[in-house]
Amino acid sequence: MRATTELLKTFKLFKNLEDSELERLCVTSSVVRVARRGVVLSAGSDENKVALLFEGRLQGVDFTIDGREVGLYFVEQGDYCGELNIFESKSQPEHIIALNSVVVVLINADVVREVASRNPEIMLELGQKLASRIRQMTNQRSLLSLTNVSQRVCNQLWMIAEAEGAKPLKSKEVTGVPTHMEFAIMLNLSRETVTRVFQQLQKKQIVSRKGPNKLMINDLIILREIAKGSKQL
Amino acid sequence: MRATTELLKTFKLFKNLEDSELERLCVTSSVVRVARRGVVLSAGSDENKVALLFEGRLQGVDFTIDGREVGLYFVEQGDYCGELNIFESKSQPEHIIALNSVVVVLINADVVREVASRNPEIMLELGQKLASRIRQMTNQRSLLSLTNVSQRVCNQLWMIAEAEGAKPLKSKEVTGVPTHMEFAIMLNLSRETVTRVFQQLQKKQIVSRKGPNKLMINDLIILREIAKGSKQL
DNA sequence: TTTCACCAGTGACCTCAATCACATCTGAAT
DNA sequence: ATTCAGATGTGATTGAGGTCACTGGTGAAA
Repeated sequence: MRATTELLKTFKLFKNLEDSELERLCVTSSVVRVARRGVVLSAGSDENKVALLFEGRLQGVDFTIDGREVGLYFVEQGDYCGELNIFESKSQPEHIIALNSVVVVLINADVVREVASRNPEIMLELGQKLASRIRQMTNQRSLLSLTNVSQRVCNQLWMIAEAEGAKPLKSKEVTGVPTHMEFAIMLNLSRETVTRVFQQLQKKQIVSRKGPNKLMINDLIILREIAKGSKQL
Repeated sequence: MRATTELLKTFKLFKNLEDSELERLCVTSSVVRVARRGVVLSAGSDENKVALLFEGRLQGVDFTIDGREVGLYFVEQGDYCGELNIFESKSQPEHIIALNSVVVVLINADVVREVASRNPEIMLELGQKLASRIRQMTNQRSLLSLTNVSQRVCNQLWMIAEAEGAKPLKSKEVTGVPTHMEFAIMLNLSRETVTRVFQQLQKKQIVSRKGPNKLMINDLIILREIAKGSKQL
């Protein structure tokens, strides 16, 4: 199914775009529902699509030479991925996987580039997106050098809570929490290790499970302290 | 000292730029010599400079919360860094350190943005730079998930050799090799572990030291095989 | 020439996370 | 209701790599 101009306007990236340009984007677009664990963009593909996330959460993943899964970043609602294809006509470097049932708008990257070249604000916005992705990856890279494993997990959890708009409150319910395995590949840990950290967090009442993919963070302050390293779990 | 238009033209980024634009860039530029271990761009700084590397090698580094050094990427001759400052007016996220005595041209990022906004090719080139940095970082991230340590080191060594233009030859002399410590922070290893891997590589005649910062790779093919994991060290 | 800082090399020790091999739980599908 | 896949939970084992505490080498500065 094609996207409507209305739908595209819901994305910050295209907010101020003229209708004629939006039309052009719509023509090569498709709205797709992808089930949990489904592939949204496949690495090595030359289709060069940009994926705008309307609903759900995505994860960029790669694989090592020896087939181990590597978690690169998360994509939140309203955000997009596959921007590299706009600037380079190489193949998509990493896989994009749906973490839950998602709705995405796929648009041909070449068309986006075309539109962007006529609209400097879009081009600038895209540049900023790349820049913020680099910041995000740099940040994630630093996480991996933390020797303390709980600290790594808590930082990741904190970042996820933040992405869902954590106010400076004491507690927060987070929906669509990644699985332990998904945490593990983001943090270069084994699944079991992540489980054990969460067990400790639960035992200390810092978090509690609320059904699958739902987590109650009871004490954001302590979580933050452990993440910062000023408190030991 | 200010840069000359001639000097700027030696960089691929500015190759096709008009003299008038080059002039504008020169005005806010400065050519600086930085000694080994010296700071070229400092994290957290709001000066927003772009650094063009005329001679030598740079390394982007960050620090974890607990003060551990993290190696992010290398910058080779003719390349540049600090591009994030062109797109975002946040502070420089990571430190840029000189790995040997280097000569860099520093230019105000705002001026570069200005010039780029008038010259779409430059803007596109900058976008491609960001994109390739993301690829590079993704690649490096995958390295970190390799369980085999020798594999990690050999991949890094291979990449450095490649950056210096490794032909499909059997052997190659690499100058300006990073120290073991510099390898270590790139690969999330301790210095000692890197030393031990290099010891094995030397014992097996795959590489040999040729004075400081100089390394002879005797067998690029085997090095590649170990990197790929098809051969055990 | 001496000093000093930095880099490389090496052995002993020991921690702590990976791995394996399970059990349990849950929701969705049949 | 039963099955099944996927997610989580847990103990035992173990070995790879971090850490520590050195030695030795080398080049630049004093």
